[in-house]
Amino acid sequence: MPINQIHEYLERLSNLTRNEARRAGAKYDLLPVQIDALHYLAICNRYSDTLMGVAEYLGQTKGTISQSLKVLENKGYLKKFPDKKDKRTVHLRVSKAGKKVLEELIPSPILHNAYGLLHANIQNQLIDDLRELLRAIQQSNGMKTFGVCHNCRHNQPTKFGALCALTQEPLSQDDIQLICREHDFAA
Amino acid sequence: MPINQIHEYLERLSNLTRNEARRAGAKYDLLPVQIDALHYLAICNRYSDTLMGVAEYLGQTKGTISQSLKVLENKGYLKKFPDKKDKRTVHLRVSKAGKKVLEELIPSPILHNAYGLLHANIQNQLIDDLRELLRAIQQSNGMKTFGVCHNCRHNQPTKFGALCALTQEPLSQDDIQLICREHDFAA
DNA sequence: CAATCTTGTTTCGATTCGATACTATTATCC
DNA sequence: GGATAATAGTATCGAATCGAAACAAGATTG
Repeated sequence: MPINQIHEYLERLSNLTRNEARRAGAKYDLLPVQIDALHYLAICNRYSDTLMGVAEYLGQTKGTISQSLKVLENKGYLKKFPDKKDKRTVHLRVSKAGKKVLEELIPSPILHNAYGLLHANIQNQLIDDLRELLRAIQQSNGMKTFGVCHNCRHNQPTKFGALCALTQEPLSQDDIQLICREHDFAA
Repeated sequence: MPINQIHEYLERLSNLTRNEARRAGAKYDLLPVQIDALHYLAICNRYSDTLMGVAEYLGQTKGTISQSLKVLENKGYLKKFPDKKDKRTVHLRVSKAGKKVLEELIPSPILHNAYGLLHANIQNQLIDDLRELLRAIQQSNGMKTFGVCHNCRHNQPTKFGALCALTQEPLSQDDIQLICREHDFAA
């Protein structure tokens, strides 16, 4: 059964990368979840850089994430900025020190070593296949997609550039490369 | 950078499947690690169905695994059988109840739902690409491969069937479909 | 047969994670 | 406009993992 094979491969890849993340993160006293949270904050847009955004992305409760973020803040890897309109929400920005750590941890060394060994056609296929698999999993299970503006149904092209129909705000070239918790694929 | 994209996709897939495993396993009071251990024991051969085999495969210490196995045994999902030659080692066999649980958990529902949505060519590519990626990661980092006899350098074809050069024992058709901790790719 | 290695168990401490209760702010609805 | 509900985030508690280290017992090596 090919689907069982896929399950096994994913399971094993998941274990290997998780163990590697644990090992590599130990150098900075960081746990896998904390690295994941920091990484997410580095690639998400300004609508998604909050505690709840992290919690949704990682599939964990806000209580758990609250603690992880506290650790990251104490280490100086991220800073908190209160939202100007909503006094409840706090935006999280990765600091320079945080970015430096991420650069060392991502992509993970074991993946980096492996990638060069793959045939060029496998390299190209792999990225497409993973993207499609991820999309299918999210779509078929009603999960949030956390995609970029490029293929989002809220993205409205205008004469003056891209516009997010949800927030009615213009989207810069930088913006549309970041992932968003409000992302939804176009029909 | 494509390699960063791959890292992100893998990271996200890993989180999704892990969360799903936690959720699904809760029905049987099983944790992700325990499910992984049980699954491994269901697909490994007679040289690999020991505590140390599980620990190596999952990349955890024997102390941790010892506790997980105790839980699985108490729940009746696996049984222990002392080795006939080496009195230190204990073989672990998944019970009928254990197999039933695995059937329900593997492949995971979210993967099952997603698989049908993929185009046929993606389905085929995906399995090849994941296998190649896994192999590359293991090879480039000096990890154990946990493969099947089919492509193992210890596998010696003879007039009477396959033979494992390491153990000097014949390998049945069932044997060579199971993964082995002594597996090493042929040159 | 002594020293060393390996398998597996146990115990301890640190840490995570989920659940719950709580505060503060915003949104909704008569 | 005022009560009610919903949301963002914090704090606390308990259960359970995980790694490290110490230990017992059997195997291996010289």
